[in-house]
Amino acid sequence: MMMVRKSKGITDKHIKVLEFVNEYQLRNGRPPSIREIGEKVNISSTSVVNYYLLQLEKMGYLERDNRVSRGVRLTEKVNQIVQTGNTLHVPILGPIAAGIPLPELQPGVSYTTDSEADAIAIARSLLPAKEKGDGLYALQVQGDSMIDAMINDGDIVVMKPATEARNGEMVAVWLPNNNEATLKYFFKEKDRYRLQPANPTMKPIYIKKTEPLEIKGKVVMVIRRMDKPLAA
Amino acid sequence: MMMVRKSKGITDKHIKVLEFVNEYQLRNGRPPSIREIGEKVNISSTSVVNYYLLQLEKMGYLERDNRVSRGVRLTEKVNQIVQTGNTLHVPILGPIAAGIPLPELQPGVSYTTDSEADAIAIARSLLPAKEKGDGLYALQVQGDSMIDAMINDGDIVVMKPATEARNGEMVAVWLPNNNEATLKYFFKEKDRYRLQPANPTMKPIYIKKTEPLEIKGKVVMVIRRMDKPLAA
DNA sequence: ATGATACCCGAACGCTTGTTCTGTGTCAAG
DNA sequence: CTTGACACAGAACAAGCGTTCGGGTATCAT
Repeated sequence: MMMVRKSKGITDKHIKVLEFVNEYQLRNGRPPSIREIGEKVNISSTSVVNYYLLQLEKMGYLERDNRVSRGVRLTEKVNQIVQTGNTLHVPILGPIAAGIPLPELQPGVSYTTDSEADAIAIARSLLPAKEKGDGLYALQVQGDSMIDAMINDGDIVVMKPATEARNGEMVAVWLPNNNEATLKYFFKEKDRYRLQPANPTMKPIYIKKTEPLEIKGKVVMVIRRMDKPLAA
Repeated sequence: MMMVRKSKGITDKHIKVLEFVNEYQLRNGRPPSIREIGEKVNISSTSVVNYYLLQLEKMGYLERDNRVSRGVRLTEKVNQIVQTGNTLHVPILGPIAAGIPLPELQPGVSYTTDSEADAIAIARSLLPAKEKGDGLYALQVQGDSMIDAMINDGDIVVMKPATEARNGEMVAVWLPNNNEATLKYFFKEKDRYRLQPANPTMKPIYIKKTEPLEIKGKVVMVIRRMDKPLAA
């Protein structure tokens, strides 16, 4: 019986509305009408849909153009709740360098960057195959410590959370014994792991299976922007 | 007097319509109404707008949902005429490797890939600063010849057409004397050019100003997708 | 009990919008 | 000159759509 009172904030219904608007927009290239929203969110009256839209507008999740058909527009803020558009917003969680530990991320909640400032947009079609993009995150490389992975200072590494890897996948690993983070191709051999640099002219390093090795994620993509000219 | 007869194909008016629909969609997140189109394209009758929309639909530039307000949707094909959306479609013109010459591109026409198959989508916000993205093109690296630029086999290099460069910019150059294409940071010195590899552990090569050196473009971005695992 | 608040319905009104029909002028081919 | 394709205007109609208003039912603090 009793519906749980959600006091102020956002309710399931609000999210349902946002999700549907987003989904409809994605599929049809235009926002839904009020009646279309009501139908899918199970609200039989247009006034109630309007009621929710007003609230969502006040909360900043959408903008409306008055007395214009389909005048609903999701704002950036919605990306904190559902992913919108053809572009994926991947949060940049922090730097990555040899000497500093890789960021831990709690399994469930991963997106929701407080400010959308530290995120990059990636076209969905640019992602490998059917990478749904859930939980992807990005790190910005600091310093030259990843040159053996053909990755430069300033490059952005897009990662997928993982604690295991298959042979040949590039992973971010933390080596507690060396106190070092590194990006390498991962191979499991007889009694050791082989960590192969992307640069074919460089030699692999070997880790015995008895030694600790923590896989923190798989590398999905590397992006290098040539914003500013090289100094020297 | 006489309007030039455009026989079959697309007329200026058609393009005006497509451009406006695209622009409106970009700005408002929804397609324009028929009357809004007419207003901006200088057509005073809704039936005439409808007339053009029918033609554009037949030509495959847009799809319509009948008796649905703002039921106009631009198709991929429109990207051959105007760039749409938050994503930029950059055509992949071909491979790049040390031994093969860089593709020549005629100044005006650069986009319009016949099939949209060989193009990648890049979020506009991912591009450096106010790079408008006009005339950008991409090349796919073949082989290991660009490792000194920290660029791998299979990487995608996004380029901007250019024949000159400022110091510190990474450019694609063709060295006729060596019959070689290469990606290097460009520096003009007293009586020579210094071509500096991105990999800081590698040494530059020098080209006397008397020797030929053709700058083919500036490197805007490098993208590496980790689609499939490494074989070895 | 009482009022406040949140959530919801249905209907009516009027503007917005897509659709359709009739008509006009131009231009090229027959 | 006639014919027909083409580009366009204008008006009228019906359906789509946002807005508004009057009413209803729970839940909760007072």
